[in-house]
Amino acid sequence: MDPKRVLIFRTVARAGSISGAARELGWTQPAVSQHLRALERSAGCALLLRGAAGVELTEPGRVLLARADALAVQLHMAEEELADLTALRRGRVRLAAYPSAAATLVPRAVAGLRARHPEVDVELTEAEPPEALALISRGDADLALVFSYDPPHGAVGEGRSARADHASAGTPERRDQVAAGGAGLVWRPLADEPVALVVGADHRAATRRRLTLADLSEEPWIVGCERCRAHALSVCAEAGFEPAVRHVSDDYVVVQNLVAVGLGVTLLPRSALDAFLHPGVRVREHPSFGTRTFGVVHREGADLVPATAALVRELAA
Amino acid sequence: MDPKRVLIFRTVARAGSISGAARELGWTQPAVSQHLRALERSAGCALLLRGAAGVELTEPGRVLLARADALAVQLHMAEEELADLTALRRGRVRLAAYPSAAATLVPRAVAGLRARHPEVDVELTEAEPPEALALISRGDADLALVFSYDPPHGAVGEGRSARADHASAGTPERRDQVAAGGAGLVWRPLADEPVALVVGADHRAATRRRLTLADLSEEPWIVGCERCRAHALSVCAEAGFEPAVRHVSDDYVVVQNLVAVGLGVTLLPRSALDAFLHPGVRVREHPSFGTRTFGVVHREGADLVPATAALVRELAA
DNA sequence: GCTGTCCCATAACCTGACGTTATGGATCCG
DNA sequence: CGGATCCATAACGTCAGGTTATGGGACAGC
Repeated sequence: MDPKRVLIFRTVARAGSISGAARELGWTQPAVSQHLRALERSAGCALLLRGAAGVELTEPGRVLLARADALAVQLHMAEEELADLTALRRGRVRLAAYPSAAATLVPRAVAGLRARHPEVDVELTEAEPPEALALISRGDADLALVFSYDPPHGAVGEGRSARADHASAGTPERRDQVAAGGAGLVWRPLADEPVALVVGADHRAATRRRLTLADLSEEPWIVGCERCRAHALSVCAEAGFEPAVRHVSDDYVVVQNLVAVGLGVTLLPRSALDAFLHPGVRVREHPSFGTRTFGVVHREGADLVPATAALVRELAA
Repeated sequence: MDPKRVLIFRTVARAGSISGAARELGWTQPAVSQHLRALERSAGCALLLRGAAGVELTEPGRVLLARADALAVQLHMAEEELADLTALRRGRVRLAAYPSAAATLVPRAVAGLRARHPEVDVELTEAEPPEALALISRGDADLALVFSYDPPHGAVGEGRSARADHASAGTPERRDQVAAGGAGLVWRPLADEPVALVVGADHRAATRRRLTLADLSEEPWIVGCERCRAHALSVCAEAGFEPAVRHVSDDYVVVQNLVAVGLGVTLLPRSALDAFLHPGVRVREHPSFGTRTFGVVHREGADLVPATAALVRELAA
C-alpha cells in the first residue's frame, strides 16, 4: 500500500470531495481521482462512495482513515523533531577529549554552546587521542579532541581527510593519531599552542636570562604520554642531547608536583598549564621548545549533524 | 517529507548498508543512494554516516528511525485491517428492512452470513421503504430492503441504476420508491412473491372452489400501507369493482386478527404470511391477485464493500 | 424545462521522476 | 597487491504522474 496515496485519501476524506482535495493539493481533479482508484484497487474494496455532493466513506474507508490519521501524525512529528534538531532546539553530542582539553577548552566551549543552545547536550568522555579515535570508529563518540606535536614548519589545511593531511604533513605522530582509529575520519585542526619548559621555582634555570635546552642536558627529565615523550626526545635531539628520562606520568598535575620538589624538568603544552599551574614551578617559553596542534576528529559526514557542527564552532571560537 | 523515502531510509537502517537495502528492495544500489540523498536534503541534516562497512545512523537518523518504525506499523496495520475487511474476517452492515422482510428473509440471511462469516455484524433498523431509502441517502444505512408491487408484465434487469430501472418498468410505485431517496442509488431486485387473498376461516370464500376477486366486491376490505392500498385498488379495478376500504393497518398481525374475527378481507404478500399465519384465517392464491418484487437498494459503489456484498449474496440465496 | 454550477470518470498526452547501467574511488582482508 | 565489499555520480531510457480535453450526472434557480 502506497503511503503517499493513503495520505491523498486522507486529504479527500477531510475535504469531503475529490475536487476539494485537488484544490487543497494544488492538483487537478483527475489526478486525485486516479490515485484513489489505484488505492482502492490495491485495498481490494471500495473506500469511498462518490456522488454529486462529493464523497462519503465506506466502512473500510473509515478504518483506513484512522490509520491515515496516525500515519500523518508520525510524519508530522518526524518533521518537527528533525526541525528541532536542525535548529538546535534539541540535540546531543558525544565528545571524547584528552585531560588538558577537558579541563580548559571543553568547559569554555560547552558553556558557549549551552548559552546559545540550551537544549543541546554534550556528553564528555575523557580519553587520550588513540582511545578517542577508537571511540569515534566504533560509533561510541561523535567528536574527538586530539592533538599532535608539530615539526617546526607543520601547517595543514582544515577539513581535509586525515590521510591527505598526514600525507602532506608527514609527521609520525599525526599518522599514528588518525590511522589508529581506521579510515573514513576527518581531522580538523583548531589551533596551535606552544610547548613550555617547566622547572622548579628554585631551579637555576628558573631565572636564567638566556636559557637554551642544552643547558638542561644533565638534568633528570619527566615525560608524559607516548607522543609527549617523542616530542621531548625530538626537540632535545635538535638541541644536541638525549634527555635522561627518570619519571613518566600522563597526569600534568602529578608532573608539576614532581618538578616542584626538584625531581626533574619537563615540557608541557600551554593548555595543561592553563588548566593547572603549581605555585612551586616556573614556566619558560621559547620557540625551540616546539608547538603542538590540537583539533577535532569525526566521521566523514558527521559535520553535517547540526549539534556536532555547533560544538565544533564553539571549540574553534 | 516523502513517506516512501522515510520507509526506504528505514530499510537501509535495518539492513546496515545501502547495498544491503538495495538487495532487499530489489533495486540497484544507486537508486537507494539517490533516495537517501534526497531525504537528507529534505531533512536538512545528515541522517547516516557512510563508510566502507556500511552505514551508521546519526542522532537525527536515530530520531527519524523511531518515527519510520511507527509509520511502518501504521501502514502494516492498515493493510491488515483492510485485508480482514476484504476477507470478511471483520465488518459491519447497517440494514434497513420493512417488517415482513425483517421477520422472514432477514433472519435467514443474517444466520447464513453469521454461519459463514461470524465476525461480520449486521445492524438492523426496521423501516418502511420510503424511510429506508432516506436512511441510505443520509448515509445512515448501507443497504435497504424494499419492495414494489408489480403490474402483471413487470420485469427489470438487476444492477442497473434506479432511474434507468424505473424508467423501463414505468410503475408509479417503483418511481415513488427509489426517487424518494434521491439519486445515486442502485436497486437490485431479488425475487417476486405472490400476493394472496386472506379471508376468515368461516368465510364463504374460504372453501369456494372457483374463487375470483369479483366474488368479494361487496365485502369490507382491510388494507395496509400506501403502496399496499394502491395495489389492492389496482387488482380490484381489474376485476371490475372498487373495494370498500373499512380498516387500515400496516401491521400484518393486526390485519390477520381483524380478518379472523370477520371484519373484512385483505391481500397480503407471501412473506407476511410466512412471518405469521393466524389460525383463524384462510389463504387463497391466484395469479389475478398479483405479485410484488422485493430487492435491495444501496448507494452506487456500496456493492464493492465486502460485508455489504456478502449480505446481498445471502439475501439473494 | 433549461441553464449554470458543482460533482466524478476516462482518454490522450507530455514531462520529469525514478529506476537503470557505467564508472570511479575508498576500504579491508587474504 | 588483488579481489571483494562499500558508496557516489553521471548519463540514459521508460513510464508514472501530472495535465488538458471531454463527457455524464445531480441539483438549484429562474
